[in-house]
Amino acid sequence: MLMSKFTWNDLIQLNSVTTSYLSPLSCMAHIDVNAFFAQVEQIRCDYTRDDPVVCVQWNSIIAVSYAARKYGISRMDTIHEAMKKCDHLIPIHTAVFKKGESWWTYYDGYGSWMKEKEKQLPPDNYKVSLDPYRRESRKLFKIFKEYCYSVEKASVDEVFLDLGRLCFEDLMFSDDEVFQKSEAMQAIRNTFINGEYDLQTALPSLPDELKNLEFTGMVFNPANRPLLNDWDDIIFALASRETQKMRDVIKESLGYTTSCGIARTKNVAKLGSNFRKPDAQTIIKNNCLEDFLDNGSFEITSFWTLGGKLGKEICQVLNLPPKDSIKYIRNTWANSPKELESFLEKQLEERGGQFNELTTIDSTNIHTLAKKIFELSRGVHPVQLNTRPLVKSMMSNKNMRSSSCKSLIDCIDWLEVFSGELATRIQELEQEYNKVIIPRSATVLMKTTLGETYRKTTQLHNRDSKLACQDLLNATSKMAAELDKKYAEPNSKKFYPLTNMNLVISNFEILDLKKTVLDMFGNQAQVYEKNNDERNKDEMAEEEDHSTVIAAEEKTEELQCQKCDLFFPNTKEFQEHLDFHFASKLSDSLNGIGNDSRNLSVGEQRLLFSTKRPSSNSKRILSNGKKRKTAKGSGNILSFFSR
DNA sequence: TACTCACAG
DNA sequence: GGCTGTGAGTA
Repeated sequence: MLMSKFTWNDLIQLNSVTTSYLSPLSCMAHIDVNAFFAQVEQIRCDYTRDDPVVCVQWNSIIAVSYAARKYGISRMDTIHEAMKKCDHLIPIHTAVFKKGESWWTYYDGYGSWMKEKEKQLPPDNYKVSLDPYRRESRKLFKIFKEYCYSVEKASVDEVFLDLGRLCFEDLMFSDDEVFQKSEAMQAIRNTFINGEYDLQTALPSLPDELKNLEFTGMVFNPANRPLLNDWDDIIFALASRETQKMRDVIKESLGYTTSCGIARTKNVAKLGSNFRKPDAQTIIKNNCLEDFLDNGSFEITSFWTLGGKLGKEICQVLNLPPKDSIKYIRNTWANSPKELESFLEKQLEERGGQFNELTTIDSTNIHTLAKKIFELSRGVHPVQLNTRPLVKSMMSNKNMRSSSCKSLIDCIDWLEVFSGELATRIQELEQEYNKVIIPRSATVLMKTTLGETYRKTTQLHNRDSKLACQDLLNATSKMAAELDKKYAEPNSKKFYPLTNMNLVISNFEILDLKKTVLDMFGNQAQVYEKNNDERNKDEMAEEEDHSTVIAAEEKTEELQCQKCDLFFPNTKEFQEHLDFHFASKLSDSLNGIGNDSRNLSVGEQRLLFSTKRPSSNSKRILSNGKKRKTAKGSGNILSFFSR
């Protein structure tokens, strides 16, 4: 009997938030918003996608809408060049702070392209604000979080999604007809639910009925390879539907078009999202991986983190050809990363322990590097999603024109802007995540015309544990005055005018705004709780949500595990219990992966198998529940409390 | 901790 | 090219 390439373990590992990226069935997506800043302005100002909008900062264009690209306009053009290419161009300037003011505004109708002198926005007296884009970014991120268990915010306009768990659930629980009608699929589902699988055993081969499943978006397949051949293809097809759903919601609710790439790894997914734009998604199946990497538009330096000096150095050291470097790597070191590593070692030896110009590659990192290059060239370099902490530092910066900053008074005017910007950014973060965020240090930096930099750091002590713009201004003005006194007064000619000035706040203390049940009814004061570990904020918010959700949900559901006849009061605990079965299975028969979860505390198990359930899918598992009573409308309360 | 460099969008 | 951000390495 024909079997799949994949084992039960590969499949079930998809469901683990912490190790899904290591499964050969893993499935990642990268989504980025096309010409983000331009789209934000297009939507804000009520233009359509066909209007040639560009987003402008001083004289340069920082984002070109796809409508404007049709005229051959690129980011390199100045605004005046662009207007020559398209006479009905719609330039929109970013929001700005005015020197001496602590808030930003849009000055629509103002900009360097305006003839009237009073409608200019001279960089001397204004500072660009990117706040509007951060706000929109947060809205986007929120939507992704609603639909997907595991989301990494890669930048203001892009995210990575680990779709493993979502696809796993689709496979096991979705009502899709293709699955419902397939007896073979039902058998697999039952095997799973009843825990009658052996992790080391190969999955059955793909039932013929499933070969009707359709992808959404473009499958990269110039070589016409079989579309649905094994379970990885099924996972990718499901993934393509999931990302399409999210992208549709974003397009309909916020108005943004996005591009998406789906592949086994983050690295390839990212190349994929960039492959077809705008408003498109590209699926790079495992059996088309090398076709994709070799299609002519990529080199080894196309991969993330290899775009700079490190990539150049790798090209030199490995003697890579200028074209088809990825294929060359695959063919030259065909069998193992070890071969590549020995080659690097030899090269290193020949050059006396150090490569030419840079010192980035040395004996301490060639092992890791060799493995990485080997895997990247095959499109299988596994990288986990990175859940970033809420904030590490925050900077407000201004490059000065000659006349912008000639005295201490000017410095303080700019500090007003910086303080205002940072204070509102902190405030917005606080509101969004229900936290109190207190920066404990602030650094003021000044750069003189001669290129010297002077800085001063101070500890912040806020009496009411809230960062007010005024507090920050007070603290930083003091520092500015000290710097002025120390460096400007003795030899004033060399100090002013400044060429750059910035303010950085860091060392954040993050307090939870713990809501008790009572306080939800408005009867009890809010309580701050100190959070002194490194857990990131998403995780925290999640836990909070759960506690309220469970409380309301508890009486409404009853689920039974077929395996041990236990009943469970809610979906969360039921899922947790199923997770427990996986964990046991894992530890029984696996060497290396996973701990013995039976000995783990609930909290530790949760780390292994997150039980977070995106709201849009929250009832899905019930569609397959064996025993369940009808929910008795606690929905209103629920939706009121959760966020 | 403070500072610089590399890399990215 | 201007601007904002993170992570690695170094002292």
